[in-house]
Amino acid sequence: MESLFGDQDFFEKQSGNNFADVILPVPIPRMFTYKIPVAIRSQIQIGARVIVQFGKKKVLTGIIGKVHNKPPQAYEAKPILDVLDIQPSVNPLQIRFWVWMASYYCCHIGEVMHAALPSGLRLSSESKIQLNPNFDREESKYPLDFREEKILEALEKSEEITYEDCEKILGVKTIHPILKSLVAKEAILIFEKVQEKYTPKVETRLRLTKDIAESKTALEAVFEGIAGKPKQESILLKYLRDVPVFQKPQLNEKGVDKATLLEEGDSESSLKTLIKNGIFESFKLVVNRLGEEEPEKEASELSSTQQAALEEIKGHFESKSTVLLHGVTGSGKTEIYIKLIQEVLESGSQVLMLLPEIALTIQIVSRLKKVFGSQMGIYHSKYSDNERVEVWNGVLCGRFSFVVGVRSSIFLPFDSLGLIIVDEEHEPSYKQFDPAPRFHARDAATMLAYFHQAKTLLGSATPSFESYFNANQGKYGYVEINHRFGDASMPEFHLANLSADRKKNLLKLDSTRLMREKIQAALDKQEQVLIFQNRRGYSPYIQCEDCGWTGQCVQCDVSLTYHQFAEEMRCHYCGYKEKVPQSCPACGSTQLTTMGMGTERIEESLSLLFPEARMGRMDLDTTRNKYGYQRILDEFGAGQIDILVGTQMITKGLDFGKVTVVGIWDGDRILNFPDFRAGERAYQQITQVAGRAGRREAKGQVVIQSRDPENDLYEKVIKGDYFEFFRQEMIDRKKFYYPPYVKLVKITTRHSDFKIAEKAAHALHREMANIAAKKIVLGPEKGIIARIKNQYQFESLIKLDRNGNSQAVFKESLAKILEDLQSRPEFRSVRWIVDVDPS
DNA sequence: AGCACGCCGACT
DNA sequence: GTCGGCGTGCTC
Repeated sequence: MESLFGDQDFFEKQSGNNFADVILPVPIPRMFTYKIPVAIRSQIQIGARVIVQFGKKKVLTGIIGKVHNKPPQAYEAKPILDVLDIQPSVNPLQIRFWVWMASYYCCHIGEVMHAALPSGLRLSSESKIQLNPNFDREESKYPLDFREEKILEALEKSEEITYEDCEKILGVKTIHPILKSLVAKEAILIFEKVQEKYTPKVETRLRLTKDIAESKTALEAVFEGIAGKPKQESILLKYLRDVPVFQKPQLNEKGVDKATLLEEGDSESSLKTLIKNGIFESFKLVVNRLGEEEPEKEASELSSTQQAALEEIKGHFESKSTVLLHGVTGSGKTEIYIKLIQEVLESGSQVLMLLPEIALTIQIVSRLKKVFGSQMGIYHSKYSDNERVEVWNGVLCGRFSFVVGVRSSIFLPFDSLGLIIVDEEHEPSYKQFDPAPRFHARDAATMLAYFHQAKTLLGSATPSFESYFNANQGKYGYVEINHRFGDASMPEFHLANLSADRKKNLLKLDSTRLMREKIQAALDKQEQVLIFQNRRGYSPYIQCEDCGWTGQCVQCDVSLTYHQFAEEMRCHYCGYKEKVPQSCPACGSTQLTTMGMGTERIEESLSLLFPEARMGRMDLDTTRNKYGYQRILDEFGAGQIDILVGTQMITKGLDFGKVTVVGIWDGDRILNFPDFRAGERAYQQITQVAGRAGRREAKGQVVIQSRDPENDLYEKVIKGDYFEFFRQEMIDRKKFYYPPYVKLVKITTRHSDFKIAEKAAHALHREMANIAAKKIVLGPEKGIIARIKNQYQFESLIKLDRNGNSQAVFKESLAKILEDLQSRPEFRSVRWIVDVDPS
């Protein structure tokens, strides 16, 4: 693989170079060398988008990664067909970042490009069909069959048609042979048409014609002219209400969007008449999809605690590039961020702020928008491709100097970052696990900051062990705030004993007496309740009471999850679904019951226990569409929901003073997860959920239901002594070689044949054991799920020394090993998936 | 990843 | 006989 990293001539503008190494969005571990035609040599720059032919017919958009003068030995390089950018879409810093990411996360640079570049910036190529100009129907020596005739007829009508058109014309799916035969008969030509995918948004706008807008008498005359035509009159009046043409003539210049002007009841024909009579004129305007908003510039004052924390952070930045801000929920971290962002922006640098996906739709964004207005870009995962391109270009041209976004916003084309903030840095959703690159946005962000010589601020109420460890080691600066803002008090914890209540027969629909009492008390005072249930490994399923049958996925070794609202059983791994059967497929019994306790079941139980309460539910099912999440939040905020049941999502961004009780339905479920991070996650989750209780005047109550209330993790959470918890957990982490003491690399071996998968996994194990380094190789073991999508899988775990250099050496050897194994005929169709720092 | 080429089953 | 299934090999 051609290495760009550390290559000295990399940034230099090259003049006499004949070849370019192009990054293409394909999962092949190398760049591709193309010839630079003399005609476009002056336009070739690192990071520019180019069009190249790849394979026999494919035309792809690539990025220039490197230019040089070494002709490839083994093949003839194809020419670059075109350069798309005058100013490169990608800057050299980004390419360094891509190269780093590919090597650190053991993936191909093309995969990084695929993740980084919005697909709207890639051109799409579509095969088009055209009549061959040299073809003469009469003189053709070859007879045409009726299908071929039909295609030619269509081509005589319109100049070019697509494959899809052909399929429609003939009503057949397989048109390729027909077209092939037509090409052979020299009747048609097939060519690739390349099109830019991004289309700017164009609005049709209307304004008064100049003569009328500039003269009151002209306008009066118009009114007289349309007297007795109420529809035209109403449109004109509405326009004048929105646009004071005489006070602010420049507003008439901009006009009004047609859709806004024509509301319900207004007829388009009246408007047409107005245009025809020269009163209105219509014109097209390119607008941006993201909307404009001017900042309100509220001057927010920091409390003395916040001010002190800010000074401390800045102090650490003098000597350290990364600072961990450990501030309890409600300590006002956002205000500190805002001050810091303002300062960096004023110094002329750019700022990136990362948020976990589910936190992005909420208050914090509108809060920031109010302060930063149109210089702030938002990069959301639910954005359409056109919207992504607009944010990308906004950063590129300097319109956005500050971006708030999800993990993929680390790929935006910043050229002078001064600060990256990673809020809720402990959130596991910062790690991407499928597809490659399987990067962690927090870790990648610190690397990105390093390339920019920028600072990184990690914020959390419950830091990840990795970050906390780094802070303890003095690698990161550490700033702690342990007061809630405005003296809101910390919540009061209660442990409700499930086993004891069951013995005493106090358990009703899986709720303890204490839980019911606390909920009832809140309802009596018209306060709100949040109930949390962990989703991971805790989904409801259908079981036969007579024979114990459960629905299994046909492609994966897992039980199907029951989804009540659709009466379906679904596989969470491959998406397979089937209707719930009427009777047991194994024994015919009709006694099928729901097992497990999903949010749906809890909601149902609670509405039986508290029939007068208004219930709401927030989970994947209810928030699947773009606005579902916001709608539930709005309803809850407006007090239209008394009890909200939900998964992880409810721990984010709910800041409503009326929540006084938070219930954790099954605390044990959070604790007993078979993972070395279980304790850490449990502490984080419980603390985060509890933080939603009583954020204003009333003291919050947190009820945790558990079969094992004696477990000392609860005690630690309740005490809130993070350091002590950390210290004890770390003893085990050290003893059993787990992060942050070591680095983990997980390799999954997959094949549809169990035997081959097993053999391949063992072969890999042997090879890895052979390479000398300070490391431990575990496995291979059958995956926790032995089969996914009909692929059997084995997992190996490698524990590496924290030392960065030996890691890099290992990863390089690993790449060689995998390439070698892959080339053996027996393992040709085996898939290997490398996950660095798995979550 | 696509996409072509190539060699075996079920249909007009 | 053909259509069309997906194994496997290649992409500068």
